[in-house]
Amino acid sequence: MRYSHQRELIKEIVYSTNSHPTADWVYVEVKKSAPNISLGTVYRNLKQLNDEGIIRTIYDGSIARYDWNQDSHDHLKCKKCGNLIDVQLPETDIKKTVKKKYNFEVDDVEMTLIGTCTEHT
Amino acid sequence: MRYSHQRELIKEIVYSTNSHPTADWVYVEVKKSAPNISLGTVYRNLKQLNDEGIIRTIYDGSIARYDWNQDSHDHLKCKKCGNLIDVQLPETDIKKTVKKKYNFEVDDVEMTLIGTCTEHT
DNA sequence: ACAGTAATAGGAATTATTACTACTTATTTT
DNA sequence: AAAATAAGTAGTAATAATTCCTATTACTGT
Repeated sequence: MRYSHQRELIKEIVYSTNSHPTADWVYVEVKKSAPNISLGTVYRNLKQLNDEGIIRTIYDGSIARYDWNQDSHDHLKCKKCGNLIDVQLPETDIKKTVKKKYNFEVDDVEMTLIGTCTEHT
Repeated sequence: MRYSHQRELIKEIVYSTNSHPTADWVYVEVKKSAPNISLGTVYRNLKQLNDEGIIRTIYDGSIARYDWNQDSHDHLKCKKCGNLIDVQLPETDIKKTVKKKYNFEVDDVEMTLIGTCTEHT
């Protein structure tokens, strides 16, 4: 993957927020500093950054969001406001359990906890 | 929600498989017994069945799949074949932990374990 | 400087899903 | 059981998110 100015901007934008932005939001943001950038470029670069392990893709219902946080962590999703909040939950030994019980080799655990955040109780 | 023949067929189809079918697959299947059914009807009824708690909607990446299994359970997703497998993992007390640590009221836990199934190791 | 190749802009195409509308059917009321 | 009413349907158009395509541009190695 060779250097590209556009990709650098996109990466910086994803790294600048905790809001788990969508491709479209990134597109709007990046246009501020690169007005001619195209949405296709945003998608392509987000995918590349994901493949390189520089960002992470998470699915919020049926839409893709991007997360710079590479530490293994989970997400709380508030039903009222839709916000996704990062949380660090104690490691239960899911991988081992699943390996033993189902002989399935787990690489990655995706967990979303759906409920109501403090603001909206 | 009043009775409809189409909805009944759709429900039976979802209940007949463990494959977590997509709307499109259900559409293809249901057309065998109701050739003029429209895709919109399939979507509308899947949503209604979901809202009534008769089936469950799960998101596999960006596409919706439907699951008759109402017991709280998780999914293994094989990277190679894409299959989703139901698993029953020991209840860790995530809800309580999250309530204490983040004051967030959890209703539902969605967990997908990504890895490689027995067939594709 | 030049050839080779990766990346881009811009727009078209695809996919999944929802919305709209005139018609049909299940249920309720009489 | 016929009429009234309201939910459901087929068929199609519309939308939203994402991917694909193509001609052009911009790095990189020689």
